[in-house]
Amino acid sequence: MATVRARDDDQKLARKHTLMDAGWTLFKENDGQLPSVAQVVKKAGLAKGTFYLYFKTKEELFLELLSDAVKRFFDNIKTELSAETIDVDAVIDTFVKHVSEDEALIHLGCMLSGVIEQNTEEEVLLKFKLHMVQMLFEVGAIISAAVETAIEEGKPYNPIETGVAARLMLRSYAAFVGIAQMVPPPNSPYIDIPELAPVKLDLQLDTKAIVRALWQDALQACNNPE
Amino acid sequence: MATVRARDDDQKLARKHTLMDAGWTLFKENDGQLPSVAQVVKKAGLAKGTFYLYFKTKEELFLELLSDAVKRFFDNIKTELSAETIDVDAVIDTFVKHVSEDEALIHLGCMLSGVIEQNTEEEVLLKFKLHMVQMLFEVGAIISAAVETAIEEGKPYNPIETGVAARLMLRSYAAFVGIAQMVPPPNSPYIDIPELAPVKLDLQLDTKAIVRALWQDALQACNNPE
Amino acid sequence: MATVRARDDDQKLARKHTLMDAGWTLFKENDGQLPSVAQVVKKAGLAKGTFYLYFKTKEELFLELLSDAVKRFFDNIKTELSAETIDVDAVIDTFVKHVSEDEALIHLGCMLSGVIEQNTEEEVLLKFKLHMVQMLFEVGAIISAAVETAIEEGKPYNPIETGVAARLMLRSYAAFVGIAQMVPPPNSPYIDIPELAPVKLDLQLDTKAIVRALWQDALQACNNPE
Amino acid sequence: MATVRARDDDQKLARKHTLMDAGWTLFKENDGQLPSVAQVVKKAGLAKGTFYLYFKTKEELFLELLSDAVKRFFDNIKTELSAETIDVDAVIDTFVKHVSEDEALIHLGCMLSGVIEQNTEEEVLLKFKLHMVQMLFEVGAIISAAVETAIEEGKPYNPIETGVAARLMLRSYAAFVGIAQMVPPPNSPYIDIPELAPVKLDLQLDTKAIVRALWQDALQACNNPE
DNA sequence: TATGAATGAGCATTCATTCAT
DNA sequence: AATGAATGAATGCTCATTCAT
Repeated sequence: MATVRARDDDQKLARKHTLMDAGWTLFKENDGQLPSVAQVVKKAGLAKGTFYLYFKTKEELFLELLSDAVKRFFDNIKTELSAETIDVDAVIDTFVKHVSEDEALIHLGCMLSGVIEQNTEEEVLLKFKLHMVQMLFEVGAIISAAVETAIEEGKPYNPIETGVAARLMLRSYAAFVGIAQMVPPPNSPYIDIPELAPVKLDLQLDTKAIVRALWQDALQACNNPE
Repeated sequence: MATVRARDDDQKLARKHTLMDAGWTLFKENDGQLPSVAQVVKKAGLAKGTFYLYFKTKEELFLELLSDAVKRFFDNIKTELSAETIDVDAVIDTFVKHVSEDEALIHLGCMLSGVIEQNTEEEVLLKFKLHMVQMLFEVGAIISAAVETAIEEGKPYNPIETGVAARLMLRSYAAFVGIAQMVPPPNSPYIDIPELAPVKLDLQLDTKAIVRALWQDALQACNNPE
Repeated sequence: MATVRARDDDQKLARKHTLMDAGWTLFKENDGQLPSVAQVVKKAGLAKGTFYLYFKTKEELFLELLSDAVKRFFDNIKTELSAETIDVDAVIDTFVKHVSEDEALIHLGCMLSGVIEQNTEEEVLLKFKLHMVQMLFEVGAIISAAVETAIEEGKPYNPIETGVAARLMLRSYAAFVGIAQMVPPPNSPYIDIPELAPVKLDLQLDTKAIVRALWQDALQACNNPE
Repeated sequence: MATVRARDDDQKLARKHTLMDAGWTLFKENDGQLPSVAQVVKKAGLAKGTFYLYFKTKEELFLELLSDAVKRFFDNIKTELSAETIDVDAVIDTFVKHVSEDEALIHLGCMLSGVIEQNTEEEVLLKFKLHMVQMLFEVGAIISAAVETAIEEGKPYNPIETGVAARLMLRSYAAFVGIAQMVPPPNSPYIDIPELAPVKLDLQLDTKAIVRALWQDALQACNNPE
């Protein structure tokens, strides 16, 4: 059953992604439980030992998955915000727009403190966290500068510091994670119960509502910043 | 080692609570992982078999625990909101006030869709969900009425329907859950890393910020409701 | 495949011994390697989980096996030495007599520091060691007294203190362990090679030679004690 | 990362010794467990495959290590005994002198029958054993001749045949192995327990006691050889 | 010669659940 | 109602060895 060996770094990265893809697919199918290593390697068509050539523990794979997705998420936001003059709705729409693509990812984020952190080397985890801080500040800086420009152009905004913007970003993210968890999965048997309908959250709609309130509160001239 | 038998319903309920208390204590100690049945019964001073006299699965105990805590949470809010004329800050303060007591509970809530739902009878789960809807609407009705009164007294609020208030409540709860997950546990080794400090969330502070923005947005006359 | 449950302490002890017997048999067959838990429970006709009802780790079973055998060994010696007036040959013969029954056991003793200690709770291990010390001193005391008597009866011995006798006992045991390891196992393919014959040790003969030298050295009047 | 290739026999031997040194160092650190091939090659700075270019199995490396050390041990003894007129104490001191340098080696010796023999080709093993016999007889011959000389010089010794001397040597070695196994390793948590102190063996002291008794018994005129 | 990715059987241990007493 | 011994599938992980390059 011998697989072709991954010799150069590109091939090794590809192999790593084979495992990550398998893990990701199973995680989505499993609906919120980390699959076992046995499941992952079976799906990937590799041997158990091979898994541990690429990851020190099972949890490390999922941290890496989360890390990649978080990065992708912020990268998208950065790219889009850089391009245009700021506008509350621009921030909100950009933010929410990338939500639907990463829905399941959020469920991984929810396991970070619970399951993933329990079995990941501190060093790896710290790197992830520092990277996240950095991304938050980068986005924060972009927003801060864009708000400045908007004010000069006559928009009725409060100026906003980088750090405050970063924290606002994090709060938006947290709210989003909270919503995501309450959205019933597509295969839920409860999805069609009429009594449950009035409080069935919609990921896009409800995230948008919170995020808008949050940013208007911070940017609009008539409010006092916290 | 035979424990005295629980004969009437009161005694049976008491026994059930012995198990729930043990489970709850262990869950808080465990920091985010459901304890094993063996641990629970050991702490409760009962035998393994006894557990299954009172709960059909391990997860059912924790669902019941969650159910109780959610109920307690909303009851507290209801009691307090009924007592006074509404005021944005009253809602917010009441909401956040009960947050710190139930922090660990939130982590249970976070496992609902992931772990608990996977191994609980549909019927039991549905009952829980319907109960939650009902509580949300009760709180929503109270708020709706209180806002009406406030408007009559001259406060510059928008009127708010019961259903909208319920949904707002749910969004606040979701935001809170999201924040709670990102707050590092007290024994986290990352708690003192200076680079991480700027984005270390504070459960009370950051929840308050989101919740305030949310309710002001909804209540204040100068805003358009979503 | 449900086995009858062990309800009272006698039955539980019996079950424990079922596992120990299985482990012991396999250890002898394996020739010097601890069998796996899977092997043990298969031989015992029990389920894997049952093993851990009776032992905290695999190594604990083998420590207990060693402990029992060591106890049996010293008990035999004690019984026999108490009965008769001492005589160098009595000690030696008694010592060596119980050797052949416990040969394989010695191989267990050889793993004590290497394998067994690595995965046994300190407390359990300490208890074993203290017990061993106690047994050594008990035998030492008996020998010391018997030598006294022998001297009074006119035998040309040096008197010997309890502690010295205990240490002598331990040295004899150590020498025996050393010999036991060099004796080829009965199924060894080297057993019949003529070139190897001159140095093929014989457990009884060679142990006896060392032990006799040791005790004569200590007891005989013409020698100076170390 | 390709290491320079070993082309001639000297280089190949050097490479082999790189591996053996790494294995030896790790074995001493490991305290009684054979290190894994992965550990060995990492320490040696070579690749896994390279290991199997020089050894057919992992155990073969350790057999070779044992073989070398035993050879060194006997060589030292031979050299020293050849140089001087025999004297019981000379034998003993020489023997014990080389003990402390090779303590860890003994633990390897202890694994010979257990672990190493299980996974080594018969041929290799036989070669080792024959070599050992040869060394024993060489030392035996030297001792036999030296005793002869000593008797001529008037020392009150029994003459001793080569074969008997060889066997005596082997018994001494066995006793030494037995003692070595009972000496607690330097990092043992039991080393300081006062109740254990009276029977804490000392490698040099206790080996010496046994070995002295053994040789005096054989050499001294007043004893009957076995 | 040298490499190191791939293998997969093997291992100790856990744990929710059952059921005879 | 209460017990707790028994179960056995499942899990994360290790490691000696192979072999294509």
